[in-house]
Amino acid sequence: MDSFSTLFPCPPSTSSPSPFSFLSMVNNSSHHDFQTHKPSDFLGLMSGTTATAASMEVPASDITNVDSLQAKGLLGSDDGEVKSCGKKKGEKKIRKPRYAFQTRSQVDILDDGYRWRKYGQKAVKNNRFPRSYYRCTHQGCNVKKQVQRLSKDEGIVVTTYEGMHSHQIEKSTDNFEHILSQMQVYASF
DNA sequence: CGAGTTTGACCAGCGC
DNA sequence: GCGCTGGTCAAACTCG
Repeated sequence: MDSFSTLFPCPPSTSSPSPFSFLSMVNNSSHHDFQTHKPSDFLGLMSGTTATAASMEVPASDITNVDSLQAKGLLGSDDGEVKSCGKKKGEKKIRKPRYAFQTRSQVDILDDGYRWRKYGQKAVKNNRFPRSYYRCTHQGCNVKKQVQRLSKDEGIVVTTYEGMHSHQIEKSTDNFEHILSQMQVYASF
């Protein structure tokens, strides 16, 4: 893997249709990402996830792989013209912007209300925990996410979303909504 | 039986 | 060019 950005695009208490709709919002090509690449810039609080309290925080040492392209200008190459990770042969290499969240949790999978199907798992260099790859199972929805636990701090799970959901949330996530409502985000620009 | 998971193989990009 | 690595595919498998 080469990159991800860490951000929180907007407070979760808006009129969004679903707790995670901000994941979609941020994907509007405008890229209003509240991206940060320093741990101290980003600090959110969550509590009461499915398993334990979770807190968002970004240990710099493990998040250094901030996308160079994004680092150079907050998702500078706006048109999604991101290299690597192309599709199959011949097709243009277009990658959607990705958004990574770090959560402190005992469980790898955050219940964000969408249904995901795992399609791969890979051992990652310099990390004793494997990375899992998930795709949204909703028909026509092409959202992917990667879940990886940090080897330096196995209490931290990094979830990277790619793409935007083209549908409503699929199951009740009052729980998660509650969590989001308690989030605090500190971002500098 | 359908939906989801596991896992090895495959492919493409990148650095040397 | 070659090897390494990340990302995806797909067949086999598990589970409800």
